[in-house]
Amino acid sequence: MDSSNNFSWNNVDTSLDLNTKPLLRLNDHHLPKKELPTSNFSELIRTKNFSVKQENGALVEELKRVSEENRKLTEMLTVMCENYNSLRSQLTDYMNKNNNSDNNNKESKKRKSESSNNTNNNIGMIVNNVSESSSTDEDQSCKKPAREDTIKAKISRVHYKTEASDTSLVVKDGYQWRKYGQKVTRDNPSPRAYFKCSFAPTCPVKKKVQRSVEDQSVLVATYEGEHNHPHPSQMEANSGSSRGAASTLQGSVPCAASLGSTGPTITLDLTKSNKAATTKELDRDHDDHHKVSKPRNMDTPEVRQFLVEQMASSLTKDPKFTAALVAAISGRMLQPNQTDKW
DNA sequence: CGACTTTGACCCGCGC
DNA sequence: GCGCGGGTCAAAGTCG
Repeated sequence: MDSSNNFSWNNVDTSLDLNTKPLLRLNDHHLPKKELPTSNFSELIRTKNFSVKQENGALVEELKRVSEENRKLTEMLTVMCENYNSLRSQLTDYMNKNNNSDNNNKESKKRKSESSNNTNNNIGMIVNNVSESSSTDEDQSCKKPAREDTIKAKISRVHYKTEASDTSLVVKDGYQWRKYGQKVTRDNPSPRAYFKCSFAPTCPVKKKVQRSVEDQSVLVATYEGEHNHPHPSQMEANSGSSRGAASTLQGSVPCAASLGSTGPTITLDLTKSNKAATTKELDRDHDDHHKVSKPRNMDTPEVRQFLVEQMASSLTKDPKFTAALVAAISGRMLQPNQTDKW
């Protein structure tokens, strides 16, 4: 991979460092009244007044803190969006460079692949411009190399991180797929699912999805061929659909955030539509070989704005986040004596 | 009822 | 030639 393209999602600090514990620390007045100095009534009144003033001051202070935290969150979201856009532009540049170099080498590589009948399981596959291959992996064609359509096909591999308990082999990448087969292969106990693009009847793109041997929570999707139609969501956007911006983003934004060091981990999944809890991530390990298939226009302010809104919405919709919030608040309200724990 | 998924059967290439 | 393994087909089942 291009050395300039050293951006990695690993480098993105996605820790929101949120304080899921209730923020209020103004609650000394919640302590049992017996702890108050109540030697006489006037003193009690003075104490009460003082306590109310204290509370007001503390409320203002907390409001400031919350506002500040809100501002930080917004900044972080912005930074993440910028990082993502930066990554995208680098990827686009790299792919454009590849286009040129591959065009130059196309003929020779094709010759080589034909002559060697693809004993090399990768070089022979990298015929198309934006293609990518996985260097050492198992399946990829070495056993079945010589079909012309396969040779000409663009191969790309994308790793999707999912929850380990999620047994489905469904990858939400925005395209419409029709499953036409499933096999258990020898080198991987997990079944491999075969999909065809069903968005356009003539679209030749196929996709294989299989869990990684090393990490069962990682789905490895291998795409073959090039879509001969625009991305479905792009078509929606172009047709002026009100959900256009949202759809354009579907399956595009990898994002994960965790709440503080001691808080619950929350995974933001901007790739999922409704139920599929998959967090898509670009695989960064195998020598930067992996790329997403097609760049889309993500740089418009509307899209970025939507990103921010989507992330905020994901936070509030995430049941874990809600549960943590509810637990924190209820714990605070129901157990006033435990304030010192926070 | 149509679209989609499941799954066993079949096809084909490769190695022995 | 035969067996193995990956890929595909297609009938049956499922679901909305």
